[in-house]
Amino acid sequence: MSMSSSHREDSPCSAVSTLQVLSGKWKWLILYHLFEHPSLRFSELMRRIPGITQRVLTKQLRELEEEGIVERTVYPEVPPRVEYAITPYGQSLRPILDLMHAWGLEHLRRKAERAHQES
Amino acid sequence: MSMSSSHREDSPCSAVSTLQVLSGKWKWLILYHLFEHPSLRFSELMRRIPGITQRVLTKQLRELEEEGIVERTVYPEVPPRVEYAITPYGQSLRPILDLMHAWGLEHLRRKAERAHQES
DNA sequence: TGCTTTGGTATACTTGAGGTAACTGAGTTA
DNA sequence: TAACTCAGTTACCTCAAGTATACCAAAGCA
Repeated sequence: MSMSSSHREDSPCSAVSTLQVLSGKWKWLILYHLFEHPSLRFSELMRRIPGITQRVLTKQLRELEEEGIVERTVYPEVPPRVEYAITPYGQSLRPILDLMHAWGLEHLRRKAERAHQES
Repeated sequence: MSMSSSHREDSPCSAVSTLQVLSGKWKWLILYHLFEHPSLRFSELMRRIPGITQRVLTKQLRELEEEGIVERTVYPEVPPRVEYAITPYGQSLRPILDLMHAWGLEHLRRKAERAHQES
């Protein structure tokens, strides 16, 4: 559990594998919404993520599914119903998202401050 | 400090701004090395990051500098010496990198396990 | 005299993630 | 009989990110 020392030995940087798994313009945003709601339909995700297209949403969800981060459930109805949910494994990403969220807020605040001082 | 509740109000997801700042194939890897060493020269970074080219390393460093994450110091010598170091502000990214590192390790372990079961 | 080192810049090329738009199919509704 | 719904698929296009290569200046070395 002693991270600060063991951290640097497993070369070169496993964080990169995290970023590879989560690489994709919308993946963190998708996770963000799935963390809030136990499950969401495809169309609900579309509505909550303005700007994303069907093609891309499908692709990112499939990739997240393949990594075991998101679970896809198809209900054989008409019209079709498909629900997406975070897996327990995907839940383990939450602390990272929380930290990034906090850092992002602070960063935006800082930038606003700098812009304010220039005027 | 109560994150879990306040977290979801500042729409839509500030974590995205974090990822924008750190977008770039090599930035986290650059930070990784700068966290280990108080300062590194340009050529030392090149050597530690196999595969990166001069042009790209320059660009990523400039962007990190512009965001106040990395500090650039030029020594007017010949041959030129330029050193890069993490700023105190950049240090605040370390907890994120550490979490990502831990998650990445676990993810790789998981993948190896899955591959093993298939054989 | 020419070769090497450092920390770049300039120019041209490549690639793939993401965007656009149209289409599908089964059943319910108007 | 047409229109609408949902959850996609297919074919095509764009453009920023990254790559490859050549070039630079000044000093030191051989």
